[in-house]
Amino acid sequence: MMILGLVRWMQPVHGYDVRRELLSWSADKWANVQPGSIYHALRKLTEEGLLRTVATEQVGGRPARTTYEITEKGQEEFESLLRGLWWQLNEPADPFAAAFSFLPALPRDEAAAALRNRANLLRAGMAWMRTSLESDWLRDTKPVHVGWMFELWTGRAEAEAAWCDRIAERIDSGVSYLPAGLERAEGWSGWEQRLPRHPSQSE
Amino acid sequence: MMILGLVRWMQPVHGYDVRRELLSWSADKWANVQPGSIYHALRKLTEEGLLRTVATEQVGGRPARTTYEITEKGQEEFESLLRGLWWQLNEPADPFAAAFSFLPALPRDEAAAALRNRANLLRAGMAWMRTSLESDWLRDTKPVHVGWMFELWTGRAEAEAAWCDRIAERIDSGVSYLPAGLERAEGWSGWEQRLPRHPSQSE
DNA sequence: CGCGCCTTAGTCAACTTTGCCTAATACGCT
DNA sequence: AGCGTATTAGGCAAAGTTGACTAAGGCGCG
Repeated sequence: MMILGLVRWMQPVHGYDVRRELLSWSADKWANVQPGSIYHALRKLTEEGLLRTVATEQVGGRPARTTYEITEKGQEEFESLLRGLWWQLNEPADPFAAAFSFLPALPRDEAAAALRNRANLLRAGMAWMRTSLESDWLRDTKPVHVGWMFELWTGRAEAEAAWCDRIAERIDSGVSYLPAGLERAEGWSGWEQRLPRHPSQSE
Repeated sequence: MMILGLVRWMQPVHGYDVRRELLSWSADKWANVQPGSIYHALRKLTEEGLLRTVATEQVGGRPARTTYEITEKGQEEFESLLRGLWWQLNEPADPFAAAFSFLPALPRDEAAAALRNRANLLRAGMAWMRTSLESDWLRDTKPVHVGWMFELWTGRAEAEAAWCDRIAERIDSGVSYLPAGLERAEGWSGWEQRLPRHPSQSE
């Protein structure tokens, strides 16, 4: 619920403003806030007493827009929420990790190829971020910590790309997936069942 | 919906088995699957024709347990889902990134301290993973790619910890958060409003 | 002027997710 | 044997999330 934080520094705002700001940050990507959830969140926060409605003006025959601002209680809640996120470590759920745990379900050559492809995608993303870091637009209109966030993302991506290449190498080398103790022991028989190579995945 | 994948390699299974397996991987942490959603997912997948119920036995006076297995269609769906996750890049939403974008709302010294604390937490997590990598339990009972996943996580954590220290340094150095173009120009006036330092955050 | 398209605000129903609950049986302990 | 706790299996209502939809006004343009 970082909607609260946005209202805090844009107040007084109405829902549509928040939505535009979020989309301009493309925050639907890296935060988990889709435009549809904004209004629900605003109403929810209001009835919890963290926000308060300031006015409800009607401009033309358009839908009436209600303007919100933060309450004292909302301030406190925001502080504690923000501090929680800064001081505690809560790693996000990574869908690729879930997929990777099914590694034995893919043919070895496809897995290696996909990992190398992933490394390329990551490096492409890094290159894109580096060029925007040098663009005037970002330097002149965005606070510097936006660039710092890009640095974090490129750093992580670099580490991950290196890992992809390393793992792809290992898979190509033909090492067994089985635990070290039991090279061909019992219990893992039907496990390495794999899918047929998919023909159209050449890219 | 990686429930499907689990059913695929554990079949035939009933819901509770899936749940235990997920919890034993502590997959509620790094995948987005809480125990409560399993049964709903199983029913949903069944009515989509991706799973089929095999039997519904009753052991004692306990709730009847229904056993599922995957259908042909489910196989195909799983393949395409899995391939999508392997070949495409979809970075997960990171709650810390959201919090970091509110950097100017924290006093400088607290922000720097929190970042250094975060670096420590990350390094502690890395140390823990490294010791489990060397433990016999993991080496002897888990497939090797579980260890590979740990390597990915430690790699990312290392990159992030280094970033935290670097940024903490910059914040301490007192650089301005404002865009490079307009050191004290218009429009950013009330922006750097900050919270009071929280006393109990000494740790 | 007429017409199509975009922007503005916000609603809505469908779909998911979630934590908590039930209820019976097994198990360990004194 | 008696009793408290853990395990087994799954249900459920509340809460959250989502993308698609509405509907009016403005704007460009031939």
